[in-house]
Amino acid sequence: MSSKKTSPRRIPLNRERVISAAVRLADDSGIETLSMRHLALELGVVPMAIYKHVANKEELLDEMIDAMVREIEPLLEGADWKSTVRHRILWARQALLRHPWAPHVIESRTHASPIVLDYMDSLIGIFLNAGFSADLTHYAMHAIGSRMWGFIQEVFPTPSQPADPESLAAMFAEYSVRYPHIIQMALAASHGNASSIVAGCDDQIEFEFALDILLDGFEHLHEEGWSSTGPKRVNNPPLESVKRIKRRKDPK
Amino acid sequence: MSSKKTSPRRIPLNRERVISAAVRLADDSGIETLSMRHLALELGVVPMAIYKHVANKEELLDEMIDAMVREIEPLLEGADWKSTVRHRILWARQALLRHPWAPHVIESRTHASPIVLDYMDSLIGIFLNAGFSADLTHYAMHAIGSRMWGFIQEVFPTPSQPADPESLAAMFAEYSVRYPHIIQMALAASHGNASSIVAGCDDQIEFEFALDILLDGFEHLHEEGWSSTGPKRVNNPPLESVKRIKRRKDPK
DNA sequence: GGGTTAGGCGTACGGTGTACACCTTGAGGA
DNA sequence: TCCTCAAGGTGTACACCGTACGCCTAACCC
Repeated sequence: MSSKKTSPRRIPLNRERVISAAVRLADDSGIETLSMRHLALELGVVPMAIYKHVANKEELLDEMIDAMVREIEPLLEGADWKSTVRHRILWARQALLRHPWAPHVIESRTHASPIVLDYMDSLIGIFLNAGFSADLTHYAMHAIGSRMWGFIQEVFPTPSQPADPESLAAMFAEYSVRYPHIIQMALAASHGNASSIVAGCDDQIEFEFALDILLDGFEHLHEEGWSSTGPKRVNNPPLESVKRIKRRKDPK
Repeated sequence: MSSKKTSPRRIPLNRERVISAAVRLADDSGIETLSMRHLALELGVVPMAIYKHVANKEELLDEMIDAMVREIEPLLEGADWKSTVRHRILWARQALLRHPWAPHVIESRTHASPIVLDYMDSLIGIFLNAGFSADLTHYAMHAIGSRMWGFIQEVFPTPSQPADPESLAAMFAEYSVRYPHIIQMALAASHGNASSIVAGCDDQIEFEFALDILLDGFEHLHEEGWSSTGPKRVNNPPLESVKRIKRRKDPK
C-alpha cells in the first residue's frame, strides 16, 4: 500500500501520553488494576518501555495527582474570603469526582509536588489576605484537612445489603436489636424508607455541611482574635468555641 | 537430655497469637513490612501455617483494627453529650497513637466488623440520647469522619528538609519567593524559628481545634432545630451557620 | 490400636515493580 | 552515501507478594 517508511512507524510514546493513559485507565477500570503491565498493554508497548518516560510507578502516581490538581479552576477574584475558599474547595471537589481513584492516591503520597504546593499556597493566601493571622490560618488548614482536596475520609462504607428482600429483612431485624442507633440514624437518612438505607446519603450535602461548620468556626475565631496560645483579649463574654479551644492535656 | 515427648513440642499457634504478633510487627517495623512471610518468620513458622488460623491477609487486617478498637475506653457515664463525645474521641486518639499503622489500615477496609459497628453505634447513641434528631446526628457523624477514630487525614506531610544548614537556607530562600504564604504560615507555626519549621506542628492541639469547632457547630445547629431540608422555624435572627447550611446546587 | 483431625510444611503459580543488557531506528554530520 | 550516536522499545530475569493444594505428623478419642 503506502510506503514502508510512513505506515508501520508508530507514533512514539511520551510523558504526557503515558500519564493521560494512566489517568484514563484508572478512571475506567479502577486504581487497583493500574499496573505497569496493564498500562503497557493499553499503550501497545512492553512494560519496560514506560520506564523510559517515567522513573517509576510512584512518579507516575505523582504526575496523575498533578494532572488532577491542574483541573481545579483558578481563583475567582473580588469575593470575600469565605465564599472564595468555599468555591475553591467545591471546585476541587468537582475535579476530584471525575477521578474516583484520587483520594486513595493522594493519601499514599509521601511528598507534595510543586503543583500541589502552588495550590496550597494560594489557598493559604486567601486566609492571609483576608487578615487572618498566620497562626489561625495554620490551624484552619489542618482543620480543613483532606477537604481542601474535595474529599473527606469515608471510612467503613455502609455494609453491603443482600439483594433478595427476605434476607434483607432478616438483616434489618438483626441490626435493629444489635445496632439500634445506627438503624435509627440510617432510617432518618433515607427518609424512613428501610429499603433504601444505603442510597440515603447525599455526599455533596454532607460535604458542604461540615465545610460550612468549619468556615463559620474560622470566621468567629478570626473576629474574636483567636490565638493558639490562648485568647488574648475578649471583650464580649467568650463564645463556647473560644473557651474550648486552648491548650489541654491528654484526656487521661 | 529431656524426654523426647515434652521438649521439642512447640506451643501451638492460635488466632490471638497471630493477631498480636501482627500488631506488634506493624507497631515496630511499620505496616509496609507486614507480609505473611515476615509474620511467619516472626512466629517461627512457615508462611502457610498462618492460614490455618486466619482466612487471608484481609481478615488479619480486620482483626488488627478490631484489636485497636477494643483498646478504646468505654463510655463515661453522666456527663453531657459534648464532653462525652469529646472524651470518647480523644480516647480513640490515644489508642490510635499507639498504632501508627491504624489510619492507613482503616482507610483500606471495605466493610465494618461487629466491633467497629458497636463503636459507631455507641457514638451515635450519645447524640440521639442527648435529643439530637436522627437527621442531624447523621450529618454530624459524617462531619466527624475519620476523627471518630482519632485521626485526621494528614495528606502531603511537610516536605523533608535537607540536613546541612546551607542547602536548608537555599531551600528556604527558594520557597520564600515561590510559596510565600506557605512560608509565612509555617513560620508562625514554629513561632518564628525558621530552623524548626517542620517540628512546629502540634498534632494534638490541631486535632482538638477542628474537633471543637465541629462540636460547637453541632451544638448550635441542634439548639436551633436544624434539619437537612432547611430550617423549620427560627425565632432569633438566624446564625450564619443556619443560613449557610441548606440545600445548594453545584458551584457551577 | 485404629481412625480422625488439627495444624505445620513444601511446592508451586500467577501477580507485582523494575534492573540490566540488547536491539532497532531515525537524525545529523562527514 | 556512509558512519555514528542517542532515543526509545524489547526481552530476560530477579525478588517479592498472597495463597491454592497436597502431604505429613502428632495428639486425641472410641
